[in-house]
Amino acid sequence: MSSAPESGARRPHTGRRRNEEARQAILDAALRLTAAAAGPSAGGGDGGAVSIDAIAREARVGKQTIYRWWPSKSAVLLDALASVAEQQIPPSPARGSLHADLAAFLADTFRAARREPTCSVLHSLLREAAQDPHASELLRLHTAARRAELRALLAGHTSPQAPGVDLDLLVDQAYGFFWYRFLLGHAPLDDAAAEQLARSLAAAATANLSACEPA
Amino acid sequence: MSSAPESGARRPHTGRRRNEEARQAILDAALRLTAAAAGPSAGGGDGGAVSIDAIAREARVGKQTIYRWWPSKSAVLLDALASVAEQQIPPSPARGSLHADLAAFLADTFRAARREPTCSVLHSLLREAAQDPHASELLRLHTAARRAELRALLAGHTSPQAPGVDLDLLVDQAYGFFWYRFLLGHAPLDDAAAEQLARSLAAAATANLSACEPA
Amino acid sequence: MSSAPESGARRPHTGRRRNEEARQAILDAALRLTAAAAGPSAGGGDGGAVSIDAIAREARVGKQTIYRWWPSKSAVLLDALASVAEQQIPPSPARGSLHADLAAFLADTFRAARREPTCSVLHSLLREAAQDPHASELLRLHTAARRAELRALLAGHTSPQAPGVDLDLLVDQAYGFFWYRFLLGHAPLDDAAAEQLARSLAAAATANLSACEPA
Amino acid sequence: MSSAPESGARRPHTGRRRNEEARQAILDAALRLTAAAAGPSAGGGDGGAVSIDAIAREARVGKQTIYRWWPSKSAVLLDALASVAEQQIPPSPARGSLHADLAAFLADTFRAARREPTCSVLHSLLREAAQDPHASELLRLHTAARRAELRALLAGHTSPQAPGVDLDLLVDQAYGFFWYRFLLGHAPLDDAAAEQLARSLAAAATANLSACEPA
DNA sequence: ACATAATCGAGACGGTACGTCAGGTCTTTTG
DNA sequence: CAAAAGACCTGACGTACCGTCTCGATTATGT
Repeated sequence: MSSAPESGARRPHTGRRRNEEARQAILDAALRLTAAAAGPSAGGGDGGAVSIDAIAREARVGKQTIYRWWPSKSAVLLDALASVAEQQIPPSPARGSLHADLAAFLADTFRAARREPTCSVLHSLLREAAQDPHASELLRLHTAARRAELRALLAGHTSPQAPGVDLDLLVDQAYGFFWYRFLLGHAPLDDAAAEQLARSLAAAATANLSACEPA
Repeated sequence: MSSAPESGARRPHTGRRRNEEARQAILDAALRLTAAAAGPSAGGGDGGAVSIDAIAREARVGKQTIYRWWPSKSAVLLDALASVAEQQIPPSPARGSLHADLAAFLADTFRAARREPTCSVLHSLLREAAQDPHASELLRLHTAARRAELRALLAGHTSPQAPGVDLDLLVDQAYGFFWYRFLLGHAPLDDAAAEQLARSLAAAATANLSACEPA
Repeated sequence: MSSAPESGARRPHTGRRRNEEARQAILDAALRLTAAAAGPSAGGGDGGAVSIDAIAREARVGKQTIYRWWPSKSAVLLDALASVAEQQIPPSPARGSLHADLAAFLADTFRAARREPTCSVLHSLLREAAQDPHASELLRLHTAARRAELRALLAGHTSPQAPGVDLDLLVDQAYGFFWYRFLLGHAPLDDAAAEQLARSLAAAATANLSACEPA
Repeated sequence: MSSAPESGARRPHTGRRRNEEARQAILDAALRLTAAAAGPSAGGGDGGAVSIDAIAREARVGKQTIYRWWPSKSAVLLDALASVAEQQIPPSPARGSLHADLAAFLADTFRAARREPTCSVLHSLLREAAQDPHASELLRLHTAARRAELRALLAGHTSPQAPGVDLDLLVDQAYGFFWYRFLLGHAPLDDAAAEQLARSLAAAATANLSACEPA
């Protein structure tokens, strides 16, 4: 219809553009429904999984508009989580003893997981991840950044290439502990737990590179 | 119609008894289908959740016969898992250093989770647990025994009521690590990992009761 | 083995005898449930078919006790109906004009069908008959007696072997009319209807043997 | 989100239209299954009621597609019957003596009921009507047209407002007779029966308005 | 008295069908 | 074109009955 604005580029775009309102409405609806489903009962969620139909209805949007932009339900939830998470990037300044930095980092993480709607969305996401390996992959990618952050924190405090130290092991201990308690809810994820876990991990890290290697 | 039996005495049992063959057939079918669904793709599973219909079909059993005896799909899977697990009770004699005992225990646990059909059923179970809080509760109950075992092992090696030691924290670190890697599959759960984790936990346990308590 | 008491007859009887209480309880329960299901809404019934399970439960009786004595649900209902009907045998003395006798017979029949629990059971029975050809056969047998009665009444009033008269046709007109209105309920089955039908049939019967046969 | 279209104006229609092929496939499948179930045994039907599941399977259609458009199984059958019936509208020209017109009308009706698949569908429909009052209502509506036709035929031949004539009674006699024999199958519904019934009804109609009113 | 035999209430069994719900795809109309 | 609406097929869900098959307990008869 008009002169191509760029050189050899493809026809830049024809037809109606993506409706940003719709995108936001979908993510909002996903958050709202997830929160409504998981929220009321404090730590558990009632298992009433959020359905695509419900999201479409709630967002006043056609189902196809969802499937056009996201490959699966999990992707929508993950996106919704991301849109929430990016508002609360913990600074993690990291300056102090290993134990102190660790405690700060963990307390931050735990605190975020206690806030709504993060908590609900996290639960829903886990639900999806358990079902759908694709969702699991997405979740893995999404948490990779935080894992790397923790790993860097640990690396900055341990002597470089200490023989017996396996940073990934420590990271998995930390995040494993977190997810385990988060999922089961049998014990709190409060600041005291963060402090204790930090102390334990710090002990392991220091012990590993010095004494506890008898053989 | 007849002489009233007795005051509060319950009728001992009337009617046809439970068919043990059907019970086994159902559990077997559950295992078989779970393994078939999750097995082919090595560590992931294809998400094709096992349905009650499929179990009934595979076991040549009426659906009602399943619903009569188990309240949910998760309960069936859990039972199936138990029926597998009880054949491979690790002795865990526990005689040696904390580090050695811990390593043995963890290696046992990791090994069991690598075997089929345990691995598949565990994945399916986790899937269910993430969806259904009731399933989650069942799973919690079922794993409580193993947790208690590990806790006892730790308790036997640490000085009684050491001030800074929180056994539950250590247990959650161990099992958190285990489930985290099991679920995500981003790193192996082999004997080396068990050894490393044991060393780390042992260090944390010993450190806790002596040095790392400055304040 | 022993002296045969009768000629070729089987061993007379050994073992526990049939429990008359149970039999009555079953028939009563059938009536009660049928009435409860069909009764509340005046002429229709709500379609909640009576189940064997329900009858057994209501009668405090094992299902097998029903199946031991009746081949099908319809047979039970038919028996229940019979047990009700035999208390209200209309004498049908038959002495008067064809029209008068017919009107009395039809009024009797209609009246019985209006009474509970006969009405409800009749509806349930019809339901069964429509579904199950076996039930249909049973119902046919059961109504044969009444049909024969009506046929005899007609035969007693028409000249023997009148050329153009088909008694079966008249009987089917009468009972067809009855069942049609009973089933559809679009028009009443009251005494006036009986009177009118009697007049119509009488006219047809008399006309047939005299005038209306032109060709 | 957008300009409200209009006050009370209905949105004309958006979204995918009803698939006419599916509709036909469902009706055809219903006819085919009904015929297969009721046909082989000549006049009875074997009672193997047609199930919604079977129709959906046979029509290669989701069950929901049936439930979306019809409220009940009976409605489907009724629709199927209607689609068959409308191909064979008997003209019923009606010119001649009462007896002749009546005989023609009845013979037409009887003949239609002997043809497949009408016969089978009619049986199935009756089955449903006996069970489900809703189906009964549908059937009543559906047969109302034919009843009205017969009534008009009768009205055209009797003196207007003859004192003793009740047209509805005659109509019910005719259709009662028809359904009674159709359902029970104890006697034929052939042309001879139509002729005899016509003669009988004609006699009743004429007798009613002149002589047979003694009192 | 004791074996034999048939009944009883109870209830588990393999099945079929029900009516609903969700998933993911396809098809129209409107902007 | 995209978006909203919504029909489509698939398949699992949990429930209701069906008619059959055990169970232990209870009666009656025949020896």
